[in-house]
Amino acid sequence: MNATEQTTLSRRGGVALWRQIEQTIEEEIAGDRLAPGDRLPTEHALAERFGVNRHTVRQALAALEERGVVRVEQGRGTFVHDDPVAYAVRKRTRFSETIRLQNREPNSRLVRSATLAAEPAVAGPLGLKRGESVILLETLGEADGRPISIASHYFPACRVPDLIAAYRAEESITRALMRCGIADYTRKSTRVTARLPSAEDARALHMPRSRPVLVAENLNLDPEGRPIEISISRMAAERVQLVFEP
Amino acid sequence: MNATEQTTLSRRGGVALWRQIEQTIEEEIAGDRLAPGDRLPTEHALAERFGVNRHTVRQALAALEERGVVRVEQGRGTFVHDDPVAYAVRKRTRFSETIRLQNREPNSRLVRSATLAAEPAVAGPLGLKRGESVILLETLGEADGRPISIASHYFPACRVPDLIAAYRAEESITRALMRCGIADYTRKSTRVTARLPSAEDARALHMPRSRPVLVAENLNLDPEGRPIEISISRMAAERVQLVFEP
DNA sequence: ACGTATTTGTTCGTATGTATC
DNA sequence: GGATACATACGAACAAATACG
Repeated sequence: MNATEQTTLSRRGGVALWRQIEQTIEEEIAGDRLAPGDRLPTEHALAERFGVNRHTVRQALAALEERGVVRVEQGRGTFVHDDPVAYAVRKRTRFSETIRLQNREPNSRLVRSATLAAEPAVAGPLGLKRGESVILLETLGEADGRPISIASHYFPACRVPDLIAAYRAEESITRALMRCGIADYTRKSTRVTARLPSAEDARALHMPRSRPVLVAENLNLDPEGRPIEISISRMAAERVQLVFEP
Repeated sequence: MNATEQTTLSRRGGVALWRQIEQTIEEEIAGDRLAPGDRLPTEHALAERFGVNRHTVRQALAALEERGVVRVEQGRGTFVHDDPVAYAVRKRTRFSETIRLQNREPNSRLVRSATLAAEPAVAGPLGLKRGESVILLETLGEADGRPISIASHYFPACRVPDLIAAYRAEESITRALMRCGIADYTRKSTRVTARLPSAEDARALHMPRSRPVLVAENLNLDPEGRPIEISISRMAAERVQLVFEP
């Protein structure tokens, strides 16, 4: 099978041309002739190969996209959909552990750190007054080298004043908190929504601005039950599935 | 304060005009002069009111949209963002109860029902072989008259053969299942992702196709622990926040 | 920073086959 | 058979996003 070769379709079998094209491409994906992430030939090339109009190819691609088999990006091309990372959210959720459970190689790096005055949305859940100091750690998480999530982690500065230095030494939030005297932390609640990404998030996540991000707002408590962290993660929705099991 | 009146801005305060406009509009929202769902004046009217170019107004609106304060809809106008419905997902999740907890009036109606051959994505979790019969109930859920979610509920036909008739009599999935001998059901797991909506979903949810839907795939078990339902809900992400508390 | 080529997205219009009443 | 509605297929032109030198 060659991309330039013609592939003949039955015009009288009672099956629409676009259905036949849809099935042919799907079989090529199932048969590993097209791997996850691969770019399909252009619509023009496919139209030529199947001997049909570009519209007909587009209808087949739209059907495949609707079912989540491929993803179409304006100006770039059509790509075989990657398997999403199943991100399990439990009482104790740690990024690297979760990714490793999926047989993927986790990686996480700090992209920003600062000490700020708490905005109401952050101060409230953390039990602080508006304007009290919070420490922000912004991390980019990757799985197998592909960016998965950008997370802004906020901590009450009074509880962990030296957190930024600790993070630089430990390269891990869990271990940095330990160094600051917080032995453990657990998830109190998670709020999930979705929106289109900001320009920076889209760039960092290596995704177009036209596709949604999942936003998970997470409140974590220390062993005594006091709020210790609020994290707001933005994840490329196409690459992630959040899994909740009670 | 009147919409036609001029509002003067400081051109030498070291704060960009668009920032001042952004703040003025935000204060009007905070001060209840603009309520959730209200339409703002047109960009032209705002430009006149503030005595600036329309581009300057647009920059302010873009900043407000970025932060989720307003939403801009091409061809319709700019609207104050409504408060999202916090949809709590627990072990026993029932649509109307959950909405009522938010002091909103729930409403749900059947938009489609059918008996189908199970696709792999549905058959697997339900423990059926591919091609076995499943019953589909598709419901549109509203809160205070605003469409919130479209949900496709799949049931093994062998377990509840008369479910469609039961639903028509009861107008509720919980009660229809009861009538079919399933006294209760609980959530095993929920998988959450997001994408852009299909044309039909966008129409039913009364939203543009360019804005994301949250997709929650839910597996429910009967009291004996056997899979009884898989539901795939699509929710207008702007109007819903999923809340998970362990 | 800018223009150009590539690729997908949208909207016209037209023609044809198929199912239904 | 005739009328009608709907999905299918093709063609052309232009818009919009992207990649690249």
